[in-house]
Amino acid sequence: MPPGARARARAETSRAILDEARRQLAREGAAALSLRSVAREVGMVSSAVYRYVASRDELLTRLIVEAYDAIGEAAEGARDDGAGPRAQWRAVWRAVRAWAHEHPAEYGLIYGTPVPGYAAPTETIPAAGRVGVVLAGIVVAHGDPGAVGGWPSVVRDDVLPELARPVVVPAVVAWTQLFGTVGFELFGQYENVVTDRDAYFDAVADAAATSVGLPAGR
Amino acid sequence: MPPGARARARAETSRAILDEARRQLAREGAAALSLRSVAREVGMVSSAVYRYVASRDELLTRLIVEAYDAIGEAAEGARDDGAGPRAQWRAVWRAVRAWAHEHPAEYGLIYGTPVPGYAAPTETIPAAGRVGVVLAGIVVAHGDPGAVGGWPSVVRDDVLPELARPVVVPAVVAWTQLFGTVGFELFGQYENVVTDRDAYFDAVADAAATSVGLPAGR
DNA sequence: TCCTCGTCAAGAGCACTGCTCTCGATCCGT
DNA sequence: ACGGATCGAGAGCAGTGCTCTTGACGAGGA
Repeated sequence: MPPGARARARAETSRAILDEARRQLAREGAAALSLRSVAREVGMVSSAVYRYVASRDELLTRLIVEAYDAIGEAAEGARDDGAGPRAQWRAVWRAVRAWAHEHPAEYGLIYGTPVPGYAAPTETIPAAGRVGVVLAGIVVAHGDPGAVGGWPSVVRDDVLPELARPVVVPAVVAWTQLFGTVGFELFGQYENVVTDRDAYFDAVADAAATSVGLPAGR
Repeated sequence: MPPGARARARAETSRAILDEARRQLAREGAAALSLRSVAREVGMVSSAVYRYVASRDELLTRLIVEAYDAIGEAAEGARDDGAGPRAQWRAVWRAVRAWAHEHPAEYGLIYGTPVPGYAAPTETIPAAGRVGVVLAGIVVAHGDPGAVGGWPSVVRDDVLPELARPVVVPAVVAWTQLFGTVGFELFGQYENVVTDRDAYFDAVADAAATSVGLPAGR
């Protein structure tokens, strides 16, 4: 009998709890996520799940980390090195938007209102930057640093060090614009305002591509 | 004795409830806002406040409306018709940012994650647009419609009808950018990324001003 | 082989929440 | 002066997060 039998069982119920929690998050939203109800659904009593998660907050934190990873993975997978710079850029933007539409509650969890008194745990920090890194990768490969406007130097030197310094500020602006646009659409601010949201989004992506110095064309 | 004595008393406790609710919202966040605890603080029993608000959701809705009004008012008050176009633009952007920093929880309430199953009540819709209207007012007064890039026509015709059609899409983009940037800063995404947030914000505002066709200079 | 130790699920319980219902008291217009 | 509407209080229900204790089970050491 493998010595890790008990450890594997533990990992399995741990997964079951996380999965059920994510299901409830998607179905009812973060506010309605109840530890007791995931316990019920998973076939345990509520006190038993406390052997696996320390608190409701910790459960949410795990979901946050998983969400950051998932959206980062979606972005990384969407980039196709064989395509033209702007096609790559657009593909990544679209992938982020598509992921957000498929997982609105998770998206809200990571890019929505943070809970006060809830310091973002350190384990979320690296995961949060993955989409930005993908975007930066396209810029360093195909961007023309001479083609960007003049921006003040207001970004830390150790952020995206692979990027030429004049490009890093517009890159941060573009990164902000991506999530700002997705969030506004997802949270309903474009209701009764923007008609063709696909075309609108692509147009914003294209303008952002120009602002970071990607060449015109494909 | 004025005939409206009882009505005035009602209005007063109504105000007291709202005020206490806003205090708790600011202090503990929306998730921790409890009807029972505002009742306690206001000196009533919980069932009594149900004579004034139908539910916790309705309490939140009233706070949302008040927040939209407050941020709209801040934006309107910041515009100084005597100043130059870009100075007006910058002043409005800064006022929105300042209001958000002073009222982070309220900002999160209106521009953060919406509660699922919670349809934005109709009374919030007009209030939500006020900042956009202020921005549009500056553009119609001083913008050069010929100075904006080519954008697809993807915005409803009855939105910001005072704006020349080619300008309306970049105006929506700028509006998105304002709240996207404020939100990213407020929700901590710029932590360890942007150093001088004031300068960064002003630079974004200026770039947005250019994109909607405001003339260079003051 | 037996026996102990650590792990786990279960149950009871506490303090809290939103919300409903009923019951007196009070106020207002007729 | 009275009758109806209005209002506050209290009890109560179902649900929550979280803690503590109790009992069962399996794995490793004597």
